[in-house]
Amino acid sequence: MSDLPYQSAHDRVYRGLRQQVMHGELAPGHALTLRGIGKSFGVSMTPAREAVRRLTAEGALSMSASGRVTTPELNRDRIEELASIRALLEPELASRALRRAHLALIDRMEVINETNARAVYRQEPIEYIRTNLEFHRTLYLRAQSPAMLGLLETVWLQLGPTMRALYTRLRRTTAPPHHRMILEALRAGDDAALRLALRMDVTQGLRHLQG
Amino acid sequence: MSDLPYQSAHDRVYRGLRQQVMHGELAPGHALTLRGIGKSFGVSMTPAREAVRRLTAEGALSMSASGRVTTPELNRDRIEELASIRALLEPELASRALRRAHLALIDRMEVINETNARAVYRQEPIEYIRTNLEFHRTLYLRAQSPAMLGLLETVWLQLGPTMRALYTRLRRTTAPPHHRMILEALRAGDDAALRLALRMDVTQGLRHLQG
DNA sequence: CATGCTTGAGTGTGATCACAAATTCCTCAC
DNA sequence: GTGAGGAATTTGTGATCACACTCAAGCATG
Repeated sequence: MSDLPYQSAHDRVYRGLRQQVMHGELAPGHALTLRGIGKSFGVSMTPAREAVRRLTAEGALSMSASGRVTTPELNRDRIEELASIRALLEPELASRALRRAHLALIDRMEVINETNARAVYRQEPIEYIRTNLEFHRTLYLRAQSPAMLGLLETVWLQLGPTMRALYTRLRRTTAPPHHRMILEALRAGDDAALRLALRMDVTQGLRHLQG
Repeated sequence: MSDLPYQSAHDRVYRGLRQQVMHGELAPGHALTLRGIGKSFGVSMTPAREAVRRLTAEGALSMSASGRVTTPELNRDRIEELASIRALLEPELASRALRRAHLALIDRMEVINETNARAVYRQEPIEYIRTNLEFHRTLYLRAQSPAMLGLLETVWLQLGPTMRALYTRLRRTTAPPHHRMILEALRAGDDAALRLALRMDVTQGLRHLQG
């Protein structure tokens, strides 16, 4: 008997799709079908439909009036709104994590940040997005605020395909400059500096997008 | 042919359940069954299941390991966290709505507030919750920030059953005191006062809960 | 050559069913 | 009266199916 946590078919499909969307593996506007999803996960339409409904509710996918499922194509206003939500939630989460952030955590974030920098150098957008989110999530998990982190993750989900499009478009060659600021503020225990660093980190990536 | 907006079976069930939860029509811990939901909405299990999955993802319902569906029973920590999320989002939404809040809007809010006060006087918790949320939503709709309002509504959803329990328990007899402050700040165009009024309004209801 | 229509494949929706797991309820022993 | 054990009912899960609708290609018509 296996000790692996059992997960239902619906859950496997949900998690799989969710990761693909959040990590930017799917371009904006990418079309999906229930039968196709079912086939690729080895399940019938029923669990595929449930996973899609759930992801649609979270804004990770969008449905046309006829029920066709695609990855969302966000307009400029929506992107800016989502960015400002990040700018609201992430400094708060970081601040809550600050008092609990001991050295081992900061070291782990440092390692993740190096992997992230490597992904930038190698021009691997998916890996870049993945490690960038992991850098942030590692910190926020310490905030002990599951509801707030949950909300933030749905924001990340909605931005997934757009981030992929942005990062493949502008082919950046330098690592996120504010990660160092975040790490230093954490080491110094400086709440104000930490909040500022996060607001800047969150805002800067989306600053040079054209309408 | 009818011009009424067609809504799928899944959508009718989702909206119906969502309203019941958000307005506090269901006590915390209330159990639901897919077949029961289906019967009460006149549909089969399939759309009922999709609606439940979606509401579960939004935190409006919780599922046991065996798949049993109940209304969530929040502990004190979770309630406080959700309240602090409200305290973060609602002043921001109000502030964004401020510049667009013309007199007709404030008058509408005034009317809603009177209905709300009547519900307090008559000791009708569901009607109280409903009109209270309507008061806030009427304002926030003017913020033109659909994503942020969407996040906030999932927070309201999660708090629905708890609010019902709180308001039936403490049988309040006075209308929410800060609604007047909100209206006055709107009339004065005073951003700082508006933000403060909202933070207080959001926090006060949940202040005297015992662990 | 352009335009409108038809046809066909493809797609989402909702109902139903078989099955396994869980829960409930009753019975019986102590 | 009380608790344990087992049977019967209830419940969620996932597969399958019929159906209606959508969309695009191809044809015929102007």
